[in-house]
Amino acid sequence: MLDNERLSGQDQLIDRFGSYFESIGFQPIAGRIIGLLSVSDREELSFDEIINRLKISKGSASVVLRRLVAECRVAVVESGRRHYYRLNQQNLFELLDEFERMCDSVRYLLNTTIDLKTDKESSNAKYFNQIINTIDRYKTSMATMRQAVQTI
Amino acid sequence: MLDNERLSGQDQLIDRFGSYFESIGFQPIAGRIIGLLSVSDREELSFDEIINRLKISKGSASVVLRRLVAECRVAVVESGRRHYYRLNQQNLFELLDEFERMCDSVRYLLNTTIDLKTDKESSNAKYFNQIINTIDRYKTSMATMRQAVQTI
DNA sequence: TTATTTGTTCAATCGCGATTAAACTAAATA
DNA sequence: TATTTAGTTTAATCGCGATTGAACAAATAA
Repeated sequence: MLDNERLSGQDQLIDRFGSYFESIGFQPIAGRIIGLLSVSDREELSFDEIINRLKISKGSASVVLRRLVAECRVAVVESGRRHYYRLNQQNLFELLDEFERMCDSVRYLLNTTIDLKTDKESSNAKYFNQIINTIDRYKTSMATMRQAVQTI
Repeated sequence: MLDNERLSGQDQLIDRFGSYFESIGFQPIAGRIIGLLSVSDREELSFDEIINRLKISKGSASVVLRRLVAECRVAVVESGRRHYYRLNQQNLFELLDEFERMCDSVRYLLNTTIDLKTDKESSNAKYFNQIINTIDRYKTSMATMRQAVQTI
């Protein structure tokens, strides 16, 4: 593969990282920064390199990077008067953790809904109970899988 | 439980349904409509009942309901010149389906990223490979669980 | 036919997060 | 000390989706 093919491929990927992270609630620029730190050949990039490659203002880069560092998604290294950034490799199960929290909140919501029903045998009440059962099975299944992965 | 306690409890729940659905990309009003159809005692509500209880304009109700019907989240029954709406009970695995689609897209993104790396042994490349493995195990685990639920 | 009810359409507005530009601070260099 | 470099702060703007209001269409009732 030619080098310029790789570079333009990287640019496309950066945008797709951006779209993905935007879809899960990140600022567009935050997603593209994570994308850049993920795809670039060097894994540690300076503030300047980031704003130049992504064509973003110093202001937004500063704000967004501070937030990404606070959220432990990006690590920063200070060297001289420059800051260098790299992807923070988080817990492998981060994606699943997030999803399980969501399942928990849905489960609680449905449970509370059923509690408030006068007719616990109504069609919706039964449907919600089925969902709750499925969530419980899912969580059992996940606990097993996590153990399996961790004990390898 | 007193009836007015139940009604104000329902109102709170409606807002929490709203927040949840908003967090996964729905319009605020769409989430509250789904909430209302989920918590209300009668499971079939007219256009009028919806806009009155949620205090929203006819315009937004009309647009949002059309969309919810198109997405098969809500079913509509026409009776005389009135429209009645009810929650559409979807596939039990809807939540998981959505999540698995997300896993697939992450997996593809990471795979493509690794393909473009010059150094496949770089720290990030290795990390991405681990995530891909975890996703694969997750999917296997899910397939098993789905079968278990379905054969009951 | 005329009046009323039910819901739709669409232009206008509202609100709000994302982004930038430019002034500013702090640190290093000359 | 003066100057340059690196990054921060913040006021202003931009863009865009959500929501409303009011005119409009369609169907029923009188």
